[in-house]
Amino acid sequence: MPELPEVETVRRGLERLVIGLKIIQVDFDWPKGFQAAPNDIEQFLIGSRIKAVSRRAKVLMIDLDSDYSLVIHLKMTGQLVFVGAAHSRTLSSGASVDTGPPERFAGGHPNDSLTGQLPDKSTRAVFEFEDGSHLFFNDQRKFGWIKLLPTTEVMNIDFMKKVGPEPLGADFTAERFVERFTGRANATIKAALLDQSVIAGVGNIYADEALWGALIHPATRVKDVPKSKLKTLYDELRYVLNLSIDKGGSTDRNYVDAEGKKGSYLEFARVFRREGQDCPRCGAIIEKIRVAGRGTHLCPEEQKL
DNA sequence: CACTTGACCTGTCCGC
DNA sequence: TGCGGACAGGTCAAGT
Repeated sequence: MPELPEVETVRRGLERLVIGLKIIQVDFDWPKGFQAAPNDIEQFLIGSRIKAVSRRAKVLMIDLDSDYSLVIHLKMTGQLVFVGAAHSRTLSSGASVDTGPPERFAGGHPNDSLTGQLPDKSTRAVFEFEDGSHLFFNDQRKFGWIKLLPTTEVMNIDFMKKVGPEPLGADFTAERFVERFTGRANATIKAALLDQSVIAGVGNIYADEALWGALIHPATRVKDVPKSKLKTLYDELRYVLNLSIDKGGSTDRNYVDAEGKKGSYLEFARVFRREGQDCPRCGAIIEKIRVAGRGTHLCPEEQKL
């Protein structure tokens, strides 16, 4: 999925595009992907206006003036793409280009007749606004979800109760970062970084990139990483997350922002998806191995166990 | 509890 | 060109 920088990029786009818009209709066909009591949809979603868009870890929250919120997780292949009523209806990146709208969403959507447009066969939900614009929730693999909840309940869902601190938070110091690994001595450092209850928002791309920056082999046990190296890892992690936000995130295959645009971080990536290429620091050939059940990229000369 | 593995899905790519 | 298997950015539940 979208990791922290991608979700943050989507959040910023939505904040610019949908605040104040009034929802007049919602259409969805994947019950697991859209969880809401039927009465809540009629009472608290339809007719409400969007008040704010926030993010916690990799979860987006769209707050409504009905005091309900849409809580959204994009997981691996989710997209939230806004298509305005007045301007071009073409997705600028060409992402999600597909075979045209499925039957279930047929019925006069303004994009229906155009190619490379939404809805497409990955579309799981469509929100329609009063001004004729639309927000599409697309998710090829159907891992993602949207929940409609009272705003006061959002922080009570299981994920929110256990998720760790935001790595880019103003009060998140190197010391706090080091403390977060307490009790995880026997886990590999990569598994610990990916564990959302340790640190929020880190996924496979930025774990590999940060570990390369800190010269740590991803399979190193936490107890074998010196505190000084953990502090370096803290710096490297914040560096790659900030850089990626600056570049609009990473697009490997599916990810696009709220306007359908790809992110360019992978042009700047040092190891992720660069197996077989030269390490930009030492020239050794980047390897791809498996750690914590995930594809893992590293420099075999500089990141040793 | 800490830690690992399989499951959830669809699509694509790679080797035979 | 077809087919099986591995793999893909995330998280849970269930296992050891």
